[in-house]
Amino acid sequence: MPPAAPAPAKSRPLSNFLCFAVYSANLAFGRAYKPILDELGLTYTQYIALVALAEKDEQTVGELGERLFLESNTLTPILKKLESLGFVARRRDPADERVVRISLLPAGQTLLDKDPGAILFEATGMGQEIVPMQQTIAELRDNLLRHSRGKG
Amino acid sequence: MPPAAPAPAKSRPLSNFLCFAVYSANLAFGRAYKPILDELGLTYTQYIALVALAEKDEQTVGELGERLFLESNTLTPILKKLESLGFVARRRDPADERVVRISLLPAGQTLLDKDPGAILFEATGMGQEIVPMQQTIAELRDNLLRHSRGKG
DNA sequence: TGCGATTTAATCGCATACGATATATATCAT
DNA sequence: ATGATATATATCGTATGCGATTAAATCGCA
Repeated sequence: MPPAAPAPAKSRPLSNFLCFAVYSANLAFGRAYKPILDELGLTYTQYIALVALAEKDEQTVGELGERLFLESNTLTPILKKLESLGFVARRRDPADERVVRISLLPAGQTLLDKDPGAILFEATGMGQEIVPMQQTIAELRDNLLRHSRGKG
Repeated sequence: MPPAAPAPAKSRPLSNFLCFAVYSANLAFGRAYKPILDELGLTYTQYIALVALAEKDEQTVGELGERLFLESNTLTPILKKLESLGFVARRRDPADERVVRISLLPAGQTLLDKDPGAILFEATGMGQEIVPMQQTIAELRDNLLRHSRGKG
């Protein structure tokens, strides 16, 4: 038998990339939320920002960014949109005019009280595993960010 | 003691949203890959597309989209960019001129053979848990997409 | 055979992410 | 007090995602 041409070394498949699992799961969540949020006139990121705003009143853009792992370049347009929709109020802090503080308006709190994402619990198919899964993925995130900070 | 004003019902915190864990972990992966991919002149999505292209030769845009959970509106500009960088070739299928087939060029295979993402294994801090984690997150993704397909 | 329906990519518009920069305000050192 | 420095937010340009539409090619079926 003639020597076979060297098979092109198969590189690592997508299924072995944790980053791709996370990437594609994120796309999947966005699509699952889409019909729910369309009803409410919100995008996925806008909704997540509202959830973060409910955790503490009168957060600054910077504080909100720490919660969401985003910066003002991304948040400012989103917060302006949420303001125009009547879900939040933005105002300069009189004690430090550099700072903008965001407050959740009643319409925003009302929307969150309905917990529109809850109906996706079943769609995850994860049952009670959902809690440890959140924790493990959050840990992964924190590990990666710590690594990046180290070299940043 | 006068009756306390009803405490505003705390809505579900960000830490209990699996979607936020996934969302933020995805951002974290992008940031961890950034310095590595900057060296190679690639973006995160371009890199993932290359990995997917290595799995099968001469894939169509549609096939690649099924692997990546993306469509031609997102892929076409990315593939054109990878072509301009010399990592892939794009050509119409002579047997069906609607179809565009993508082939990985030697420069692309060489890049993948170096597995530039491998040095992030340690940064995940997940040790051998990384394999079951990939599987669980992929399962989550598939469950969510099945749900969305059901109502799409 | 021919023509409407289907399929595949590509294009367009909008909303994120994010690096780089700009702007306004506050702080600090003298 | 004042100028240099630092900080907080906003703006700008580029690269995704994605719904909607378009353009080209193929298919199906009378």
